[in-house]
Amino acid sequence: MNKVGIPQGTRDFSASIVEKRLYILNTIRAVFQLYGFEPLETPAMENLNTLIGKYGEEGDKLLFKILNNGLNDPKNHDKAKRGFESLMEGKSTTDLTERALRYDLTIPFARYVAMHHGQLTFPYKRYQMQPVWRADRPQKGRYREFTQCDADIVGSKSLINECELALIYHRVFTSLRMENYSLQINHRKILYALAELTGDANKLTDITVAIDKLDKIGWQKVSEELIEKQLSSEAINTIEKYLAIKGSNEEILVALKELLQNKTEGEKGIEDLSFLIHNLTATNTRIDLSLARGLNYYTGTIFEVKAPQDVKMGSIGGGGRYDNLTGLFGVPDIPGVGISFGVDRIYDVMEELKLFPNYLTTRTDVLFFNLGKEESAASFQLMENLRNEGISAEIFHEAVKMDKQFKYAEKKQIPVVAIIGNNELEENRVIIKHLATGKQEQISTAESILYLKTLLKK
RNA sequence: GUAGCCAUAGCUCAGUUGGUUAGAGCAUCAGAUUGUGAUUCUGAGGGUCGUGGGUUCGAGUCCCAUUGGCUACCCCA
Repeated sequence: MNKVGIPQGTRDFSASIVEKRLYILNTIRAVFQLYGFEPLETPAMENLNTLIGKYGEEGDKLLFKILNNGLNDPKNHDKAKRGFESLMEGKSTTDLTERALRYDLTIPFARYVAMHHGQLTFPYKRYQMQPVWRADRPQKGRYREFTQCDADIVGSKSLINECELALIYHRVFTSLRMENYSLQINHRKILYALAELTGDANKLTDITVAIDKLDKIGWQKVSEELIEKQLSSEAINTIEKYLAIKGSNEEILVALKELLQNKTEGEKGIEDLSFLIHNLTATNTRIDLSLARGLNYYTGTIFEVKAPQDVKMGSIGGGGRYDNLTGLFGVPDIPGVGISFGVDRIYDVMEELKLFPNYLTTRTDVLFFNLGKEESAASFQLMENLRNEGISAEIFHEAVKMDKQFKYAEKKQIPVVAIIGNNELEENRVIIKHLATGKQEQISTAESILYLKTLLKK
């Protein structure tokens, strides 16, 4: 019936939604700045070569690729045909597409740092809040266009950075009144040590992908998946022992030390986590050994934020440490660590938990009734004076009966109407009516500004 | 990429084993009311039932295809 539409998984945001989203974004931005991060924006599209191969095989499929221009030009025909053929063979090619929409903010950031490392002051702390695109099938909490807010620190290996980022999470979520979020942490080196312990270190990815699903599908299914990936039964036993470790953060570390003894990588990971939990006691940080995160570029601490338990929503934020992200772009030895907020999921969670304050709607303060030419001329003058004082005002667009003008004010939730008719015009006065109470008062235009300021508490 | 559910007025939906001219609430517009609304009353407009095909004397209803939406898997914020 309706032929116009928008692409699958994208959304229009009407006024009230924009206001709520801005509330989240402004909260996050303020906290980022409070912790000394500076802003960065990068283009919506990147060269395909910048993005391809950075998110694993699955990620490559989810990139939105942009068709090259000018493929119909005769001189490009050969190239286009070649490109199409390699596409049909499942190979990625720049013959047809050499650009793609960004998939996250981390890789474009690494690209930026690689390009500008000469000019940057290290450690470089940047935040970035922009949309990203993924050609995923939409469902609850999953969109094809969504906004991420990232904060990263590059050029430093210090664990202080991890602490700061965890504190940022804590401050943002408590500001948003989502105090019972949980921040789960783990360490890639621990996962690596585990893989080593099973005797099959190159199965690291298979192991992490499987155990990451533990709280979703349970050990039974996880072990089935491991069997499928051809892990030995001893290896699976070891993993079961690892996942069985429970208790307080302290207890987990003690048990881990025992399990992973003599694995130097593992010891480093345990040491790091130990430092973090001792410095983050005031936050909701919990060690979760099943946390793995799919992205391969993480090398140290990994983070994931879960929404309060009574909400069915995946992670609403995540991040981790990467030792060599810019190495992908030819600039080695710039370690970094970063976190991300999933604004759209945070929005959905807050909507479900009714956490948005009700003062968010921005509306006009005063509606002037339009009762004729000369009358509205007087209104115009007064309106400008009000606006100079920070009181927002508008006048009804035509002189129709008051009934209509009242209804407009109601619908737009304008709290006060100002009426200047014949009588008022002659006496240089105005009627100020407060709609909620129905009270009205006729006062001089000169006094009306102060009167309105009090009425509107401005 | 795979699977399940859904599609009727601007919105939320009803619509009997297939049977006359497809309904309700809300919203919109007009009037009762030429300077006072939110709470009243009266009236009006608005649908080729997502699209295309089939079965049937007859399809909103049954069958097939297709498009779109939602949900789940894979993966992920």
